[in-house]
Amino acid sequence: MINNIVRIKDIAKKAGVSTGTVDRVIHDRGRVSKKVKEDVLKILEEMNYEPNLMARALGSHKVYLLAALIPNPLTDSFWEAPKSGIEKAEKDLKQYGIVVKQYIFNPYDVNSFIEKANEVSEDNVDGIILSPIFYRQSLLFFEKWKNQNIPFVLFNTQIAEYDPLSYIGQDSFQSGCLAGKLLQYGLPDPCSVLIAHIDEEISNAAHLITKEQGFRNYFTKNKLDKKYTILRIELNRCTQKVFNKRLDEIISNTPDLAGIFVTTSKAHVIAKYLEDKKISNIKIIGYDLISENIHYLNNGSISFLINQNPKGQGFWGIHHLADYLVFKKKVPGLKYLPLDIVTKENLSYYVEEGNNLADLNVSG
Amino acid sequence: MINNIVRIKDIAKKAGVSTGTVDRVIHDRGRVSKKVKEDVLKILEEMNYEPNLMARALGSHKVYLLAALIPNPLTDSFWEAPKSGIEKAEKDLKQYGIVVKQYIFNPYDVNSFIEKANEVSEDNVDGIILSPIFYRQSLLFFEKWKNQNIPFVLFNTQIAEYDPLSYIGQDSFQSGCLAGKLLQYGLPDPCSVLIAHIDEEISNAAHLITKEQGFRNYFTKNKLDKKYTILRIELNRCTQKVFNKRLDEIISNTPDLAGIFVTTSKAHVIAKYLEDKKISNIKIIGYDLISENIHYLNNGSISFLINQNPKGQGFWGIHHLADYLVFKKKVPGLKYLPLDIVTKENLSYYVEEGNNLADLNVSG
DNA sequence: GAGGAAGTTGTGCCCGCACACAATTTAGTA
DNA sequence: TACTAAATTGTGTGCGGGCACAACTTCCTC
Repeated sequence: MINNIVRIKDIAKKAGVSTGTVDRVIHDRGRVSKKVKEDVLKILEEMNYEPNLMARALGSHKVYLLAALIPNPLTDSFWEAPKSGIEKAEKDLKQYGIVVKQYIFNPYDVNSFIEKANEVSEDNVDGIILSPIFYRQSLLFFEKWKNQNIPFVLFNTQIAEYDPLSYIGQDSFQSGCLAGKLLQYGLPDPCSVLIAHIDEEISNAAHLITKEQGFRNYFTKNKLDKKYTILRIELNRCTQKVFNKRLDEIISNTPDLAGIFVTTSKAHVIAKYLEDKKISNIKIIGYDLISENIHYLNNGSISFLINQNPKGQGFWGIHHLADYLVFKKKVPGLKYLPLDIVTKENLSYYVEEGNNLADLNVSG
Repeated sequence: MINNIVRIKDIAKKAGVSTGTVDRVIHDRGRVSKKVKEDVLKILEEMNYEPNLMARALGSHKVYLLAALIPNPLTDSFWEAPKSGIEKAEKDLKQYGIVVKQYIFNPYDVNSFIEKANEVSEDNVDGIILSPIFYRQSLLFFEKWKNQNIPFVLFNTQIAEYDPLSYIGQDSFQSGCLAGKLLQYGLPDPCSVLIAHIDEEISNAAHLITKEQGFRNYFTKNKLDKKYTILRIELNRCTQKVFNKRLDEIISNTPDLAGIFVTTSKAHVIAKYLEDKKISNIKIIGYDLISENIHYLNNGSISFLINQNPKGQGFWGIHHLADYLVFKKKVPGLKYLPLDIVTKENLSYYVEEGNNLADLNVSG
């Protein structure tokens, strides 16, 4: 009770028992008579005891091995950010006994995912973070981990079944609305806008649809659907040739096309196309601060990028696992990260190396 | 060295001395022979020893009393946010012995500031955080604190003299550029835009000028200065009547006025004016997520608000002091917080109560 | 009523570090 | 050489909590 901090010792003294007994009550380890337990519990409540996390961590050198089952950043640079967020969190939590082992799979190869997920299951880890980009295969492992009683956290891709410890990511619908706002705000006059789904991972389908719905919702809700024509195109996994051809069609058929909303991180592909064709009067909104996109953001081809804070996703995922395992705190089942609007003029705050480690949110 | 963590004991063993000696070297407490000191220092380096902060904090009961010298939030709700950021940080750091005492002054009364600052000086605190909104008076105290060897951190308002431990705030120039971008992006056609300085604190003058420069810079740099006419108005500390009259003039003299950039948190005053006059074709960009502004952001009168992350300023200020005093870490002398672009569609991530505590950045 | 099992409760040590104090070595002087 | 002061180095304790183990109570059984 020195300095207003209540210790186990203080509780013990007040309850007229030993610290060991209080300890047993706190951890519900049994071997305490019902009456004493109730008393202690009451006093614990009254004095609102908060364990000293430092002392707790100091005493036990239990090592918590966490598995990070993530796609290979070399195949898609988007995955660099979650990886570095995970590494940042690992560094933070190292002194609490957190060790993270990475299991990198090829996002274009289901078998690679299965193989790595199997490794995870065998390695007897204490917790798992993953982006379940393969829906059906993920479910099998969720079942397994649930039975093994291993907590797992999802990021970037949400799968509600087999309730994970938590999901960390963005609200796709809302991000679609936001994209609608940003595009429409820059296009006050009646015109056509295009929703472009450009992806190499089939698994994102649901995401992209939700974004599209949010986007359309913005226009209908604000009674703008008569002023603007909304077109859509899917350019998933197609060759450069097909890609160009299909865009050529759209462009020539839609003389009043003034804006394109790219629902994935591939806005740079559209930007490049427009640049090659010397078209400069079409605005682009896209996602993700990958270097290709940043290039076109800086030269003005892309107006805004919505940042999904992928680094934060990895960072928070690990933190949630640590909160659950080490600190026995309650973990929010759902954490939507802010939808950051990034443009050339505020880009540096979101990417600046060395400091972007600092651009993660602190959990309350 | 268990689990890759190097302890003093490991260093001692390797150096063939006792832990006490290593401890003396680490803290440079003297009473160690030159040769041994060098040896230990080298081994410390080699094994790159990192002290266990928890164990360190656990042992010493030292209480660090920090002073928060901040304006009264009741006079201007902008100051609520830094205050709550400070309180959040205090809560986080309580277990490391950090206690924050608040000294609330009236931002419209220099004497109130001086009085409170004097109290701070007398209370023998270990560190100070303040927003030095009174330039000249602040300097006197900086001098004093410097002599007393009390570290102080500035937020929101930057004063470079007497180098503080650190400054935390935003880059005013850059935020002006950003405002320029946001306004111009929504106004593709030639028109007039107005820079409005509306303030009740004289002390902000430098800030506002810098913002204006940034704003103008956006237009000149992008060669848009022929397309747009930029007007300016100062409406500092004027009555409602004068306010209306001066705006009436501008509006009637400038039929093509299409956008207003309010350099302070008073965008809501303009929004209200336009609403009263039933003018709906003028876009507004402003600062700060105070409730009055949020109201007009939600009803569409204000297009965007730039968030200076005032909560983060308080939060980081205290954290910097703790890093310096408790953890003996190096503290960056300058920390610009991100310029968040906030609109109706992503507002919730930046204000949502209970969660906005989570919207602070984590220091690397 | 002795003996023992089961149910309770208390004690002591460790975690890594800081710091006070004890112990040892070295240097200096008579 | 003997003895002391100074310089250097080692040891022990406590911080708050976790956990193993010791110690103490009950309560039952023969």
